[in-house]
Amino acid sequence: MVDSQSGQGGQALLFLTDDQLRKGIEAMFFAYRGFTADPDRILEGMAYGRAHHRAIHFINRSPGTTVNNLLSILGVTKQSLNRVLRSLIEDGLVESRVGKKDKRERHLFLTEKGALLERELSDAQRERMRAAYRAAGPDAVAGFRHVLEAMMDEDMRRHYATLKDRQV
Amino acid sequence: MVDSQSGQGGQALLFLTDDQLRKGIEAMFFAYRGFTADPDRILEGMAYGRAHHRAIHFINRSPGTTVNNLLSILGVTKQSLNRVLRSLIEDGLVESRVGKKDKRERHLFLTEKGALLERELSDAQRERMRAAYRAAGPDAVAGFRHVLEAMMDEDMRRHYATLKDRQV
DNA sequence: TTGGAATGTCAACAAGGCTGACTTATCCTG
DNA sequence: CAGGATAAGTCAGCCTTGTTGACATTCCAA
Repeated sequence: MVDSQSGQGGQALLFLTDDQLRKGIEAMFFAYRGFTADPDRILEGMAYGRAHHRAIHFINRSPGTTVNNLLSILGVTKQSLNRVLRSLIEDGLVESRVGKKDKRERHLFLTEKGALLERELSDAQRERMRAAYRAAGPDAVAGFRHVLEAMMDEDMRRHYATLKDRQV
Repeated sequence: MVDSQSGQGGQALLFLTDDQLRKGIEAMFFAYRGFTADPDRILEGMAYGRAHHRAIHFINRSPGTTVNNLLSILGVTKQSLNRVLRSLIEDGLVESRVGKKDKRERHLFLTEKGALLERELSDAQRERMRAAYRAAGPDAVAGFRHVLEAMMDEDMRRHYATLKDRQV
């Protein structure tokens, strides 16, 4: 627990008060709703949901990724992912190729049709992000990213860093 | 679409490139997992979930709030909220009092038992937030909040602002 | 050649969203 | 004061997305 009186920091630590932290928590909650709202709207009525969006996003980011790798990025069970993947493959949005080196592995790729939906979803999500970035300015954006990175679990930070600097 | 060559901003708009936006999107995704991880862990095996946490949080923030108000903050249907609220009331974590002015309304309060759980959950969540804030520093935190606020839907921003400056 | 890893699949279940229809109680307005 | 609007609660049924557990197949590697 932290309050504004205690500690050796005094004024300098005011940003760590419970009240400040609570505002951050509520900001995360409300902002995440906005963050997912646009793709959700596009997907509703398409028989797809947020889980499909996530799979499509990360397959696009890492074409040829294996099911196991995707599993650890998404943090769900293989049964859960499989259900989503199956419908995407059946509908021709994702292609699953047997591994050349290790034939047990399946490598996942977006088809043209899949890439088209990916584009639609990410355009919508980026548009909101862009508006927020523009409104807040470059210094705020740097801080935003810095706090988010510090909030991640170690595993997720690893995945994030691996993806971070890879151009698509 | 934005790339680093176009527009009249040149270097100054580098933070608005698709690549930068994509990093922000992935940061939100991975960070939100961390954000919810600790309360989720506490709740698992308690017959409660994230929905209960949210209800408890906002009842604590606005003691005496009505069901309708909570509904609009949480953005779910009354049937969905009712299921959660019912179990919390049955288990003695939340008290529902008939309105004095308007007897149709129910005013919601945490009981001692409810406040205890709220404390446990928010302590855990604040702890992670505090570590992230401390690691990132006050300027980053200001930027973090600024970007999140800009990312919210109008309705949510209104709710956020209403709660923002109220001390508990 | 056998153990274990990677994948896929079946079944069953739960949380937490949703819609639609309906009741009850209360309030407000014409 | 009658009738419509509002707040809340409830029932039934559906969907998505998560979970476990069990099991088959394939195939690499020690």
